[in-house]
Amino acid sequence: MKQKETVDYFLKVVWQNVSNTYNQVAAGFGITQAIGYMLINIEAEGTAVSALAGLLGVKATSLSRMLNNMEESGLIYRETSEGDKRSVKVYLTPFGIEKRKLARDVVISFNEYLNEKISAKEREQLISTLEKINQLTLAYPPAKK
Amino acid sequence: MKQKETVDYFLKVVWQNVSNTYNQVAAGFGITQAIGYMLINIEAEGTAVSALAGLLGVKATSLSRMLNNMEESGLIYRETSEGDKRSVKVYLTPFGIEKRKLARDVVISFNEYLNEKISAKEREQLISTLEKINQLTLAYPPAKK
DNA sequence: TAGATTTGTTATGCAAGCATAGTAATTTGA
DNA sequence: TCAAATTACTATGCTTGCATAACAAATCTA
Repeated sequence: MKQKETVDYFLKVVWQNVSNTYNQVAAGFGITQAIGYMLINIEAEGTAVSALAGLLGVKATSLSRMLNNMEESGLIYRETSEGDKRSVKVYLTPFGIEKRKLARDVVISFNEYLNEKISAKEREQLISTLEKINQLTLAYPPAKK
Repeated sequence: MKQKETVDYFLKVVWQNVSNTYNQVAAGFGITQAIGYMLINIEAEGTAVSALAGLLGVKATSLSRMLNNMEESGLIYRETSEGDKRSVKVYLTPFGIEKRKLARDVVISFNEYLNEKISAKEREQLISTLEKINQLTLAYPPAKK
């Protein structure tokens, strides 16, 4: 099995390149790829840290430091949830809302660019296969009978 | 355009999960996902740092520190190239060869597992689309007319 | 062929993943 | 009902991407 035939290798390289591209574009307005995704996932009514982790496909412990930085740079603020006092909700500031719009535009532009070159059918097939691989990966290694 | 319809989002989440899985398995024999890929790409006759960067889809400057660590832990050694004295070739130690075998086995097992669940046709289609997206990403943003 | 540019590498600081550990709030269950 | 377990989060150290800067070797060019 050659590396150029393995699925994992392509996922690694392609995501690395997409991530770099997003970082380069987002650097133009002072954020990163990861902060862009974070902003996009924060709702007006506030989003819990744990929910953000789920949406971003990341461990919750990865977020604290980034949220601290985003709070310092005035993109967000945090408030303890009403119902459950362990839970913290993240809200966008007006400045954060502004940057979120820019981040969304980057994602939309890039995907529209891809959509011009790749048929809807091919894209749907891609996403469906990626979803399948994601499920399989989460179930790996398979229960040893 | 919802996040669940964008290609970038799936690439991010799926690669993140595959990477985590590899890290967890590789931790069992004391290496990481990134070191595993590095080992797999080092040939017996030595591989230049710049060549490694190309094979891994990573900037060459990302490798120095990791190679230092790998040298310290006895996986590799480095030698200045014969022809071009700027170039440094990386070689596996016997210990590195041993770990490379384990890393290769991890990659092979995981891909075989995927191949059981995903048809050859679907996998080839996936890789072909990923290759296309990679090329498009590297060409993004498109030259402004 | 000397000077300028390019190429290959290293060092270093930042970003953002992970894991582990610790705290407080909530839920479970004997 | 109260002790134990679970859940939500934060802090921190490690890893490995990136970018920038520095330097030597190689190549180009006037």
